[in-house]
Amino acid sequence: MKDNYHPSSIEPKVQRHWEENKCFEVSEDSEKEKFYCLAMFPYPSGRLHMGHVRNYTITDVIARFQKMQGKNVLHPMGWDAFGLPAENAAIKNNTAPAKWTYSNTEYMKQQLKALGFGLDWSREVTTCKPDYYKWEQWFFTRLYEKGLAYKKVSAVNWCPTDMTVLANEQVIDGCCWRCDTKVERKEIPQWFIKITDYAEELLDDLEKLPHWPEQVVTMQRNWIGKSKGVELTFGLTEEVAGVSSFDVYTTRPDTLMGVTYVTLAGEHPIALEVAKNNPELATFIESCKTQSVAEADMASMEKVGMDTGLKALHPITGEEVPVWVGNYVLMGYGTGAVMAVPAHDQRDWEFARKYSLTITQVIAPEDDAVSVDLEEKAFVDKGLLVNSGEFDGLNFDGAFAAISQTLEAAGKGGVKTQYRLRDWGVSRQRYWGTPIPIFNLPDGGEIAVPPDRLPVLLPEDVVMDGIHSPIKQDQEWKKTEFNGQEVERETDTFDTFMESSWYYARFTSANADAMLDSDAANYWLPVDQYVGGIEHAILHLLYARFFHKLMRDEGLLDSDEPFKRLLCQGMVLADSFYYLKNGKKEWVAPKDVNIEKDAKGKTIGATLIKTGEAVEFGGITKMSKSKNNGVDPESIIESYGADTVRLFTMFAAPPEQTLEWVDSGVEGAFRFLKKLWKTVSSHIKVGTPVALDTSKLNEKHSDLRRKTHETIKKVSDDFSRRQHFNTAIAAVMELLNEITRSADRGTPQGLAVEREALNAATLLLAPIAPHICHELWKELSEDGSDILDQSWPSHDESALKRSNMTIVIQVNGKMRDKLEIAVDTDKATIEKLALSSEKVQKFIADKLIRKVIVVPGKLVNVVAN
RNA sequence: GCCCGGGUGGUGGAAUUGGUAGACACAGGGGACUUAAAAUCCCCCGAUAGCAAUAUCGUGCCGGUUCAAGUCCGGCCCCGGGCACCA
Repeated sequence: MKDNYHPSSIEPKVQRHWEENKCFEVSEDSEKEKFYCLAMFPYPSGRLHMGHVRNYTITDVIARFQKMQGKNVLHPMGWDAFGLPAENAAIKNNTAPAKWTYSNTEYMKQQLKALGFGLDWSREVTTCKPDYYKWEQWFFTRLYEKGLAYKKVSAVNWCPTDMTVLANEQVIDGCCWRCDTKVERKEIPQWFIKITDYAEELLDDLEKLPHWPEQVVTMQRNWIGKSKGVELTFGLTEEVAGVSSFDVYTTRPDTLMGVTYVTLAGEHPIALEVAKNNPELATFIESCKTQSVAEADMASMEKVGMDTGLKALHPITGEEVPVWVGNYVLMGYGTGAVMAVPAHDQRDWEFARKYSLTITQVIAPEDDAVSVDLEEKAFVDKGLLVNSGEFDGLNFDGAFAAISQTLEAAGKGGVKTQYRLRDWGVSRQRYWGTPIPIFNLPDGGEIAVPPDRLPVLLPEDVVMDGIHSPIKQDQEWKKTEFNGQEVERETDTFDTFMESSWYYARFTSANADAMLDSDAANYWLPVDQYVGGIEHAILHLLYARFFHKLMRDEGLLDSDEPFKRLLCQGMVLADSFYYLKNGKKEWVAPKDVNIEKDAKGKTIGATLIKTGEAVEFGGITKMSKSKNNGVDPESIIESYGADTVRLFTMFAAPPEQTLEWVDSGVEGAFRFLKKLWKTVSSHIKVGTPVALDTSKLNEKHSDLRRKTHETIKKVSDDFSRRQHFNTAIAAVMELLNEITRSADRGTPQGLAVEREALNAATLLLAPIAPHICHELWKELSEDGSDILDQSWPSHDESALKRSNMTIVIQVNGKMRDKLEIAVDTDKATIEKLALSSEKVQKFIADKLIRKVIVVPGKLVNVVAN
């Protein structure tokens, strides 16, 4: 064994050993308990970034830990290969999206291997390949047959210059990112999947996910947004567009008597009809179109409106209220009309103040201490009804019941449960995605592409013009026939969330000539541990849960939920620096910056290494190209090895928190591995130890042995229950410190105790730093066994026993003394010892003892005044 | 704007069920070894006062509950994630 640690010579060797022996290729084995460990698969953007490294290190550590628990562990990897960036990169590099994507996957695969991740590459899935998207197309046609997929008109961002649809990301300050033209909202027919049919189940089944982070469950619950309210009908004083009434929905029917106007969406049929003879209104409706379709923009934009001149009839009083059109009401959500109660809704209040509309208070606070000032703001709390005629004095629940009953009796409404969740629009007007498997008929109808005509292949050898989708431009590609009839292929492609909604299931039967092999799927699913970024807390995870239920109902698998346990990892951040050039920030890479510190180690400034020029600190921010503060994993692996990178990423923070990349911290991780290597190599040189005999240990031996078993206990709990790997690593560091401090190599039992400690440290660290531990184990194991085949160590309860313990003595909650006492000391004696402590006496001398609280094994608190 | 998180030394973090605030590291300071440097090893390291023992203060801010609050409750400030076509 070499004296010093050289990762560059051991890591490739160990990786080759794993690859040649197919150590991570697994198959279904009913004899063994399975464990499916999955990381969110990467978008192949070119090179791995630190976020990927962190994500896959976490799953690799968990997968290797579970393998040591004796489980049959599936840990696969693939590529979320369709998406917008490929189109942009292809244009920039004058290539085709497919070519760019495939070369990226190849490069990133080598990077993943260099990091030593134990992945089953025989199951690699690439979503842009026909053998994957064929089944997605097939599945969509099944949904179509079942009536779960349908077409409807829906809004998109439209650039009138480029005559193309833009993604939200491509709209910068309301303008096209290419030509800066003001973007419009345009209604076009698109495909939707009925996720709302599953809203109730998606909500209820959140109960079945006790091992998901509470915050994700809450976010999903709020996103689905089940509400109990009342749908009611307002009549019109005259018939418009063939109707004499319209519906609204409210969750606050108790405020119904405070309605002073109603607001329609610009696209509402009534509004459009009025606009025909009202040019001013038509102009207003037209102006509503030049606004973003993003909800965040909708919520923060200025609310504007215009009176239509129409009057609506209040469903209970019959009173006339004005009908307005507002830019904040959308036709696509709900009924496209809302009732306004400015006294009790802040948005309505602001709107009413702006346009001098009536504000009528109908709710009064139940608590007299609460004051209402409608000159200042709306009163939005629930309370008791006033100015509401027969309903006066009722509280929220009473009013809800009474008003909904009155409406129902009059045939003007009733209680309705509603969801905030909207159906999933899956059409994209872009090229690099799965073609939607539909034949459009000349007369306007459509036919789902039959199974024998699947897949609808996406041509890969294309030229991008920078604006339009090549398949939309290619008249030949569109043309085809069906049953002797000329039809057109659909040129829209699927939302890429479609691919990422079922890849986890495809991994169970990646090479099957069917969407899934049900036996394999039912063996491996659900995923036992899923790990990915918190940014996917709602959309991806909700769509995947939905798809799982759709696949279940198609008879492809048995379970109800795809992911049993979820871990959301935080982002990777780094320092950022810039200097001003012509008033613009020029970001410089942290590695090019020299940081100046004062005598206490506090940062006082920074300069550019090359020129000595002063640079400004731009804060600790997410690693990104724009801030030029990304750290390339590859260069760190070259300098320190994969084990150091893995160790540092797991040590710097618990997985769900943000991680700050600090080069000196990496240095520290490397130092620890060097120290571990040196300790083992010098230990091995002393010779093979005798068998451990616990009856022959002196106090020093027992202390180290206790530390060993305490560490095993703590690390096991950190790995399995807590999933906090940083404290697990800290515990192993403490153990190694203890070994180097107190090892006794001069006696046979001393050496045996040290061997036990080093064996434990190596096994406990094996999931995190697998290469070095592979090598160390070859030396420590005596039989030359592979550490991959080793079981996770278990602690010896008898080794943990102590005869003494320290208890803390407080006076009025402040620590004043510590006592070393025998563990079996009784409560009365502890109390007596505490009170007789000199330091305690000093603080209670002139005081009266009111109470003495004894917490067994921990502390005594003397309450005196 | 709405929903969900977070805020602890010079820095990353620890304190797991309300019970010793700062484990383990990084940075910094001092020392040993060395012709020297690197590497390694040892010691110190929240603030203030003090030679020291020690005392007081201290977990974003304000208030509350409790024998005891980083942890629980109420109100605020700041930072981050998501908001349905970025993935």
